[in-house]
Parts: sequence; C-alpha cells; structure tokens
Amino acid sequence: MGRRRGEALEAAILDAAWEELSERGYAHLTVDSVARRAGTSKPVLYRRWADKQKLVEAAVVRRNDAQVAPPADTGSLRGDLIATLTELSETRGPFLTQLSLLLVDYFAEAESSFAELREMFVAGRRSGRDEIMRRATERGEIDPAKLTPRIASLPFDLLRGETMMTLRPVAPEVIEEIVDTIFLPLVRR
Amino acid sequence: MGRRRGEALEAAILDAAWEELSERGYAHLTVDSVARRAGTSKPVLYRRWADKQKLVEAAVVRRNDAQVAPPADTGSLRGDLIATLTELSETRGPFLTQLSLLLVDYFAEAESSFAELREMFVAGRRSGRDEIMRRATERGEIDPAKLTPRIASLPFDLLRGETMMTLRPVAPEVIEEIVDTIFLPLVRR
DNA sequence: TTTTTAAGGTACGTACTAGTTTCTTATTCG
DNA sequence: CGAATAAGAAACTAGTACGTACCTTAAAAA
Repeated sequence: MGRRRGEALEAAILDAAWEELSERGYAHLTVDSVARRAGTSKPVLYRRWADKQKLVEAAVVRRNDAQVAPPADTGSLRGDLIATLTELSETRGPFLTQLSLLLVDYFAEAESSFAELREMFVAGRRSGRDEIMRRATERGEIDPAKLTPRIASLPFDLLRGETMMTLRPVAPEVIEEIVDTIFLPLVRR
Repeated sequence: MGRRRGEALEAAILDAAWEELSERGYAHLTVDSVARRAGTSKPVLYRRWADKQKLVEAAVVRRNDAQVAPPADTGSLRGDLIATLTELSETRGPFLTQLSLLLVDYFAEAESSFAELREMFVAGRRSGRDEIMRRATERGEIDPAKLTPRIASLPFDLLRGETMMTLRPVAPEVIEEIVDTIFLPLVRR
C-alpha cells in the first residue's frame, strides 16, 4: 500500500478513531492505538488535531454526517411526528445512546456535557423539527401559544429517555402513546 | 483535631470519596485526592479497600443507604411534586448520574447491567410516587382516567432526562415548567 | 528533474496515578 | 504504665499515555 495523503488519510484516521471509540470507549482509546489502527503514526494525527479531544470530536462529527435523514412530510402533524420518531428510534437512537455511554469519560475530562456535544451535531436536525411544527401551525393543528421550546422538544426528549433506559428501539405503541396521549393534547387548539 | 480511628475515620473517608466522585467524576477521582480530602493518607485507605474500585463501591453503597427520603406532604399536588423533584434533582440525580460513570468502567458492555442497576434504586421510590398521586386523586386534583402509568412517571422521566443531558442539578424554573406547563395540564380534571 | 510538502518511524520528556514500603507517632487497652 | 495497634507522612516503583522533536522517505508540484 502506497503512502496516503490529505483527504484519504484523514478519513482513514477518523474511521479508525470511531472504531476504537465504539470498541473500547473514550478512556481506553489512545492516540497511539488510533494511529496504529489507521496504519500511520502519532505525529500525523497531531498535525491535524490539537489533542485527543479534538480528534474524537472530529470522528464523532464525521460519523454523524454520514447519517442524514430527510424531513418527513406525511400531511399531518401526527404522521410527521410518528414517522420522524420511528426513524429516529431505529437509526439514530442507538447511535446517540452508545455514544453517550462511550463518552462519559470524555464529558468529565472536557468539562463538557452530553447536551453541549449534542449541540454540535444536532443543530441541523433542529431545523427539521421546527419545519414539522411550522407546517402543523400553518395547517392550524397547533396553537402557537402552547408551543414552548420545551414542549416542542418533548416528544424527542421522551423518546431519547426511553431509548437510554431500554437501550433498544422504541416500540411503535410507545411512540404512538407519546404522540397521542402526551404531545398532541398539550399543543392542540 | 486528634487522630481518628475505626468507624469515624472510615466514615470520613467514604464521605470524602463521594464528594470527590460527585464533584470531579470517577475518571478524575484519585486515591490521593480522597485521602487528602479526608485529612489522612493513602496507606490508610489501602489498608481498608483493595483498590480504587472497591473504595468507590463502598462510598456509593454508603451514600445509597444514607438516602431514604420521606414522601413529601405539602397539601397540594403541585407542592408535593416540586418538593419531590427538587429533592431528587439535588440528591439522587447526581448520585445516579455518577453511578453510570462507574458502570462504564466496570462493564465495557453496559447493556445488561444498566437496566438492572436502575431497578435497584428505583424500586423503593415508586411507592412514594404512587402515594403522591393517590393523595392528589383523593383531593380531586387529578382525573384518574387521565393518569396513565406513562403520564404518572412523566415528570420523573423528564427530570432524569434533563439531569443526564446536563450532568448538573436541574434549575427550579425548569422543575416548575415541567410541573406547570406539562404535567398538571395533562392530568387536571 | 529539482524542489517542496507532508507522511512514517523512533524516541524522548513530562505528568499523572495506582499501589507499596518504611518509619514515626498517637491512641487504646490490658 | 507499658504493650499492642493502627494512623500519618514521605518516598518509591512501575506503568501509562499525552504531546513533541528529529529524521528519513515518499509523493506531489514546479
């Protein structure tokens, strides 16, 4: 194998970092182990990222970018929500949960928190959520006065909580229960 | 201060260990820092516990035993809930969160033990929650038909989610927001 | 082809921390 | 009081891993 450079090398390193992270967790991931796994050496990594934290952040962001879902449009708020939550539960949920468990040590070290890291790569997703709410408001399904930020994120918070507790995809009945008995009653006019 | 021995010394060490654990997290807790905080030195700790893990284990067990919260009775559902959630946020929240830190270091794969652990600490608390709801129903504050199991646990689920995301005690305003704008509107007659 | 850029390898300095050893000194108990 | 017991302090061993310096060599650019 020839000597890789630039983009290709960087991708290989970040993939290796993600694999180390998911197999061994942040605390046991070493810059050396990532370099070895990527078939290169430490200085190459330090030329790109200032320290271990930055390296892992980049690996997580890259992994996240690889999974981008289009915002659902089913014609009704209920349909949009259930579709989005289901998709979230089946694909993104495990990712986020695993991440949170793997990164506990990172949080302690970076004096950061799950919320802050989540901000890093949930930002784009929020617009999708707002889009769903906006359409529903236009259709008259939502009373805008009732849609506080916390209530807007309520279905997503509950789904995440459920995922973190069970570490499994959330059952369709649970998703429907969240939407029908909790969220919709709170925002309907 | 004279030289402590036996029971008193042991209690001081375990308290110091818990404080270090909740302030700095498992990764940053060092045996030295615990010894210093307790006003003693390392060998004293190693004479009692084989290693760092055993030490922290003992501190966690002690802390859990010390926490038996009486069910609040303020005369109103809102008062009971806010009191309980606040107490939970300030004492149990950090406890459970830090405990999950421990888990990560104990079992590389947390999947099996994560649910088990929660059951251990949640079991006794459920009866307290039911008690609050029962009293509120008797006072006519709650429509029993609306109090599904999921809605009954809703404030607690949201609090836990908030704690896990921020890794900090939850602000009083947030607790009030959860109670006033989400839970109460869903269960009031 | 020559020059420039950056990858790959090795080794090092530094810092931190677990766990141990040794010795002195305070407290308790017979 | 005097002997046994355990606390407190300091230094030490050993291991790990971050981050850097230096040098050689491959690949790209001019």
